[in-house]
Amino acid sequence: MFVQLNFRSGVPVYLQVAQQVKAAAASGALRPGDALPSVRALAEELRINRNTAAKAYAELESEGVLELRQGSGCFLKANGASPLRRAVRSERLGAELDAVIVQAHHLQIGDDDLRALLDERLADFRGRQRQRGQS
Amino acid sequence: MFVQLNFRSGVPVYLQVAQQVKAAAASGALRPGDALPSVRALAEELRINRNTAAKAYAELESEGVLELRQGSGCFLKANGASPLRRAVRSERLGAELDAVIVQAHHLQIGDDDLRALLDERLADFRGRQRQRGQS
Amino acid sequence: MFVQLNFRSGVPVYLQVAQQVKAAAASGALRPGDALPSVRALAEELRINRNTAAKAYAELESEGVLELRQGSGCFLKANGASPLRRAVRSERLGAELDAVIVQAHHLQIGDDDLRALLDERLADFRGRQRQRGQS
Amino acid sequence: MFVQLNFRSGVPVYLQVAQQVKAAAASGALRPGDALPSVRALAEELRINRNTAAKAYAELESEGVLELRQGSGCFLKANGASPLRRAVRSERLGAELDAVIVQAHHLQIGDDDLRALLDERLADFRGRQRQRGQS
DNA sequence: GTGGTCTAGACCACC
DNA sequence: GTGGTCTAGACCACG
Repeated sequence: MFVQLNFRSGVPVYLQVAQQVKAAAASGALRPGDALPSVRALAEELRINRNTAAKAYAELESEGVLELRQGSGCFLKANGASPLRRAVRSERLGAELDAVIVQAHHLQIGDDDLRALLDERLADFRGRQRQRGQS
Repeated sequence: MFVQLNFRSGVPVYLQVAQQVKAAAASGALRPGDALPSVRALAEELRINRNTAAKAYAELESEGVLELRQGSGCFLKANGASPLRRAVRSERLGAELDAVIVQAHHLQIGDDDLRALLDERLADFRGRQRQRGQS
Repeated sequence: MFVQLNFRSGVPVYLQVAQQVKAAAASGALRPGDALPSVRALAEELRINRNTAAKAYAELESEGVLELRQGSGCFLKANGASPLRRAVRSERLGAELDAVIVQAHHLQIGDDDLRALLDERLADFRGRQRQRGQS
Repeated sequence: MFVQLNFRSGVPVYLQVAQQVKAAAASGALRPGDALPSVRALAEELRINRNTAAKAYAELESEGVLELRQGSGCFLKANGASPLRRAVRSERLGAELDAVIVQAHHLQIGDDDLRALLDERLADFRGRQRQRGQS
């Protein structure tokens, strides 16, 4: 579990944790059924409060990424069909893309360069996935 | 001034404003001496409380990014540093794109759909820009 | 606002507050539209944390007893039709009655005495309501 | 042993058990020297964890209400005080009835319906008692 | 040992 | 001034 926190960014810590656990799950570093660190272990590792770790996991559970079981721990769920309708999912992702576009504007990165950057990062992501799949 | 706010991200609004102004200044999109909207105008434009807009400017002033001159308005200060190199800017944006890619994975949106969504949102953005007659 | 808290009973403080505010509203001591003490004022008066007071009010808002308005305060709602179906409401009340019945058993108070006690307390309640209605 | 638990009240389960045993002892329903179920039996009867049942008994033992004798079981101690007077017991129950009346008001359940609901629940309670062959 | 809840303090956005 | 949220600590129920 590699989670890097930025306490000065203003982004709630529990969301940073949730986001990065999600990334680890997506990249294939974690597989369905795998046990994740317990709330206590995660809190200790990241030096955050147990409640903050618990909130991160609760967030992920509500998104269907993992499952919390009383007394036994925390397990990754299969990336099954999202309960949300496709239009809702697109809209949600679109909102995140808008933020990226604004940032690109501020950083003076043109549309074509942005598209190229996306392609590059997608290739990297798929590459990492394949790598995990072999190990 | 293109500032786009996300009220659900958990990031304080005043920080979102400050961060985007800083990004624009760092990339050279805004240059030393450029005038920024007044607190009042900014609040109206972004539909936020004047207190919040004032707090964003206060944050930027305390960091030496801009200067508030009584009666004449708000101007970007020379920050000494040269604009960020292209590679640095790409890297910053790439980190945000990675987050989007992860989210797309969990929302089960494929690479081509993601690219199409980006194109769509880029078109929307350019359309909004033209409407407002800003660069 | 007369609220009496018992910190040793094990009943969460925020529920005790909610229950007693509800009782005040029901008895007619408070009327629809009336302003209630602000979260801060209530917290100070009862010497509890502001969050605890806020949680009590949030609980009451979710039950439709009062309304919280950003920046202006907290107001009693009309005791309009409950959104719950009648069977649900009966069941909810029945659960509370069961607790009373068990307590009566433990205190060795017979069924008829329990019924008489209910009649007595109902008469008191209606009496208080009429009194408030006149003032 | 009639103990009825409410898992949604927020009152710790071990306290609910302890409080009801104390109420029964205070009213004379349980007498000094009476045997109580073992921790194991109590846990099974109430469908709670043995730890929780043990904690309830530990609480009662620390208050001097009962005595755990290794190997022979659990017995009520003489508490010195005479059983509560009838008026005191009625007053205790009355406070709980008041809460029910308030709840009935908010759930818009009339006095007669409330009385009918009490009769119904009393009948259920007596039925369950007969089934279990206890007093 | 596991996760869940209640109380608390600090900070944010809004009027 | 108002209510809302995030982080924290302590305690509870359960395996």
